Amino acid sequence: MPPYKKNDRRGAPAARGASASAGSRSPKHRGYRAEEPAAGKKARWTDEDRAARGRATYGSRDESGSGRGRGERPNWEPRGKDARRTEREWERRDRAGERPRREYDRDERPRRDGDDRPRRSFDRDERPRREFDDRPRRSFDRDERPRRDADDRPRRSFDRDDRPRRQFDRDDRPRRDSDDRPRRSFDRDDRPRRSFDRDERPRRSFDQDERPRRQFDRDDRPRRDSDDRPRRSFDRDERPRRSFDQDDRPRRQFDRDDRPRRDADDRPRRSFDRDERPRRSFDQGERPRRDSSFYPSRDEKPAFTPTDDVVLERLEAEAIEAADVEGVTFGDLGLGGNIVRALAELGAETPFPIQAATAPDVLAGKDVLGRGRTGSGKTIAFGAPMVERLMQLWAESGKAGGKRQLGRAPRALILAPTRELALQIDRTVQPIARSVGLFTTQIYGGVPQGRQVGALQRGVDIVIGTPGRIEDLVEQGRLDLSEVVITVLDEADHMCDLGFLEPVQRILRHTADGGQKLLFSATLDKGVAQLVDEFLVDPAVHEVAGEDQASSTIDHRVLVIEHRDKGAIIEQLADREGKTLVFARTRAFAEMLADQLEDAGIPAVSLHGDLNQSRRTRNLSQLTSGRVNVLVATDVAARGIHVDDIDLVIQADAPDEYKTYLHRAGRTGRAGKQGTVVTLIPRHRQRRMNELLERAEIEADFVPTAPGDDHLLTLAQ
DNA sequence: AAAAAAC
Repeated sequence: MPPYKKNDRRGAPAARGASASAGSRSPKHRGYRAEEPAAGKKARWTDEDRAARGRATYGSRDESGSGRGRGERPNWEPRGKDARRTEREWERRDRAGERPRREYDRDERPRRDGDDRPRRSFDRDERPRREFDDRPRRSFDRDERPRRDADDRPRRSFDRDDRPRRQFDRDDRPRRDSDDRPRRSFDRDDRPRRSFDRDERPRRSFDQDERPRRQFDRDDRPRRDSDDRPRRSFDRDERPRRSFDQDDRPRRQFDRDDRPRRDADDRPRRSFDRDERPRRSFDQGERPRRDSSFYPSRDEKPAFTPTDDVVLERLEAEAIEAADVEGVTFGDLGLGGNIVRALAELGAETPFPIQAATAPDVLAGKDVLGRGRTGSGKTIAFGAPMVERLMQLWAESGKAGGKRQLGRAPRALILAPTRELALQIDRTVQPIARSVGLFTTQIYGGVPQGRQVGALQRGVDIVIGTPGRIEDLVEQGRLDLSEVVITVLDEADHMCDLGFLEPVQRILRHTADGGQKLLFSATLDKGVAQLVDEFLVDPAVHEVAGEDQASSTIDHRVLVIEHRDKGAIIEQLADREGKTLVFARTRAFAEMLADQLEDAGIPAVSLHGDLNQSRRTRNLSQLTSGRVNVLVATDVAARGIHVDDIDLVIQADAPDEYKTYLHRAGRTGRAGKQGTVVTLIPRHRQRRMNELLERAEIEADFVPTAPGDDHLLTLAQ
């Protein structure tokens, strides 16, 4: 454990002003040596020092209050292979019961030797049970890791993975999903690839354009939209589709017969209310109980006007079709020359359907709900028109444009569920904003806030970030959202999940009254009703016709296995040339799997919330750059993350929700390329898996599998 | 139950 020696280089406690015991001198006087007694030799760390430093270093969530602020990573952190190796070593110990707290990046963890950290009594040394130490990693056998959890360590989470069965219990509860999850969601990635490769430049991302058409090809899907919907309308002028606001322009065009109700009837699927979704019909058949928890309105919201309810229940979108966009340019949509050029540099020469559909309404200042499957260009769909709209508002206000006024408050905000996604969005939006002289900045946690605050003080126009840090800075008085007139919620349905909804609501309440709201997601559904009710006015709802699984380039396979074979099977599947993304349900299991793969000679890195931000970023970039071909992640990587050429997604643990399945699967099969999704399940989970697939409208073969089976080799190819 | 998201 290299960290030990290196820690010694970090300076004496007193010198760092971290010691409370010294109390003899000002922390500011670094060189001041009042008490010579201890000066003879290098000052030693006291438990308090270490504890304080540990907290500061990790920025762990548990020890709030102290050590906040610095949190910069030590520069002695191992790199590359060594880092991975070191990481695994520490991880092994952690599993043996010694780990201080969950931060996986052991690099920063001050050694956890028992000495330093008094608290975790478990110091492995004493721990009897550590027996595991010997076989920590084989993790697969959940059996072994018994009691240690018991102790205090919450994280030992590992267990859960292994002990699948327990979960089981809940599995049976299929119903809930039904309700919540509406549509087939194609979603997941809305954002074109551009993203993740931070390294490379954002722009190209747009390459999506190149694969835009595919999506469109949905022509095949005759069903819904086409018929009922006026789609062709492309002339936004008349645009029938946005219709959503029935109030305003409902009747017109649509009037045709179908419109009001038709949604429900004709185009079942896209409807946001899953309840009505026809296809899954099976499900509901069986479970009539659909909770309808998502129907805020009718039941528990008296304040709601019937009209609003109608909107939410339908959440029926106007589906635009590929043919509607033919010949349409970004300029036709109302975007200015600079922005059009910036888009071209990003690789977006012509608008994708979702972009063409939402841009006019965004520019018109309307609230918009947009649904488009992975890679359909959602980021540009809200990013480009948002920038154009900001310029227009600025011009209308009569203020001088183009000048960066020191300390001016941001006028636009984009919220994302994960830091990686926020970074990815910024890579696309920043060049567009800069093309017209606007500035963006990222505001997310896990990194020192200094730079972020500095950027805000210099003045930015668009803030892109995650809820936690944004709310934190608002409370600190360092971020003023009162002038935010355009707010975007990416992965909006997810932002309405428990844990996210309230912070998001509080943040939205800080923005300007009456500000424009744009909600996007591949799986946008009624789950957003609460936000729609409180913050949106007569939203226009858009989606792209033909985006169904049948038109997908992803092959789905379910392997029915013995739980004990899970590790071996994953090894065989991941032992391949192409990029492979493995999803695990918990952070611990993800870490364990990466460890196991590495031990098996298959270079692998992990991505989950127990890693510090720099490691998260580094591990993801290792997959992006191709330095490693296997990434084992939790659902932190399920939505939005774009990595080119992932051709195999392995779900080590089946997801509970069909939406999660769709988002995870959407990491592959991008840009029209072929992709394969393999889900491992124990026999008793077949029925539940079937229901989930039905909801997702995915067809997949169930194949009994044991380690060494030929089809594993085929899948790995 | 888990994961994500602030210090």
